[in-house]
Amino acid sequence: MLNSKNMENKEKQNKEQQILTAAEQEFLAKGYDGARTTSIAKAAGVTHAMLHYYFRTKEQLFERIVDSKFSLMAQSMISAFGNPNHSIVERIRGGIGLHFDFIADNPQLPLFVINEIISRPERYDILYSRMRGIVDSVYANLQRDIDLAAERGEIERIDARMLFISIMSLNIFTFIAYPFMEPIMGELMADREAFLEARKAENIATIMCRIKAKE
Amino acid sequence: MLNSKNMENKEKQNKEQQILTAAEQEFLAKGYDGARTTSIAKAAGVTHAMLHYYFRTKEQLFERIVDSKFSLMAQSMISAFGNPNHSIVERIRGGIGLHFDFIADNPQLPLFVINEIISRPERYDILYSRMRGIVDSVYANLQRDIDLAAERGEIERIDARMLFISIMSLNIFTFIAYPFMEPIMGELMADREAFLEARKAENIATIMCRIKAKE
DNA sequence: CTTTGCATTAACAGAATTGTTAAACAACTT
DNA sequence: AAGTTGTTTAACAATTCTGTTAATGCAAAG
Repeated sequence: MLNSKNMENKEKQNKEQQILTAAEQEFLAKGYDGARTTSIAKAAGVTHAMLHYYFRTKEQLFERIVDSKFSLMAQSMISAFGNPNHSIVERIRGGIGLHFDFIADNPQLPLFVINEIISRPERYDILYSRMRGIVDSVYANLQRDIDLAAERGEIERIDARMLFISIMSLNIFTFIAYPFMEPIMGELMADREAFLEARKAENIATIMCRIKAKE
Repeated sequence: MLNSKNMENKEKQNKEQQILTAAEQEFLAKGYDGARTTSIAKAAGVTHAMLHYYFRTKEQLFERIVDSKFSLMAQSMISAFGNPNHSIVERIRGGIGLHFDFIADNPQLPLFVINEIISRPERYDILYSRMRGIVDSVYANLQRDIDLAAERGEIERIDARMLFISIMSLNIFTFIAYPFMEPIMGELMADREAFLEARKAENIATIMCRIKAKE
């Protein structure tokens, strides 16, 4: 009896999960307005009534996706602050690499999050207030390390928030603008893997230069 | 009679223009899928039948907007290559500034263009082939100047395309991610004008560092 | 003054899309 | 076997949105 209940739950989780997976694809690729519940259901291999049975409305299904994606995005941003136990230069270099790799694994994520925040800013007020505390403390910690290293003459003194924006810019734009840049970049972007490796190195080099760290 | 014909044309152009202006706002803010022809007509102060009378379909109206916006985007990108008559350092510094100011005047432009290209890549094949020639030659010209200056020891040798991507990243991301960054950046972004000035300076400093130019 | 041609409106039509419901079904319990 | 519970389906309902059409208005030209 436990067995059969489990089976049932697994089956249910399967369908629910299939819908969630299909919804994730559709919403990430087309956004809320462009997504169609019927094509999500079709991609998941269920009738569209099932989608409503499990998730009630398109809105609620979307919220499930959006919440998980926003968490992922926050997580990736935290990773960009690097490991506080390393030296400041290694910390920043490592942070850039971690963040770049994270975005490379989730290339649709930033644009999705940005578009959603722009079209419905209200929803994120709560999320922001939660996130802000974390970011503020990690940032203050980074700023302190930067100031200390600057006093020792190891690096240039710089505003940690500005540095953070620069890192986000360099790492994220590469993926947001990929389809935009690719046709006008010739062979440089022909081999995606090779280009991404070169681009990551370039971003690290650029930020290392900016803080006047020796390579 | 000429007078009255002119009046008529002006009147007509007024309505057409009002629709175009309203459509531009709506499409830039919400994208093709999110935009509603009825709300464009309402914002323009005409019945929605008039919108169809002048532009036939939503698609055709959208194409008018998209074409003009894509031209603007191309123009802004060309401006980032700077003035070839200046020294290489001044050329790049000036190019970044021009491009930044251009985007600051059209902050919704990049995201609109990127979203549109992602959701309908086909349409841009022709536009790309036209643009690619121009970009290629301007890029080759820049690369030559960089190589010459590098041989003279004035700057670091660097791939002009990589440099271009970095400039685009730093300048464009600031505006794409503005609503995303603003809540977690505290006072730094409180005064928009002041922040944009500081950000422009930061982007220039970052690129100048990268090419090892003395400030 | 009537005709001609474009502009304008209101009402309508069609399609797509989201959401609901009632009935059938399947598995398990008693 | 009858009942219970949650799942699934097919058909339907309602709305929203795009696009059309037929009638009306209106100014200029003959």
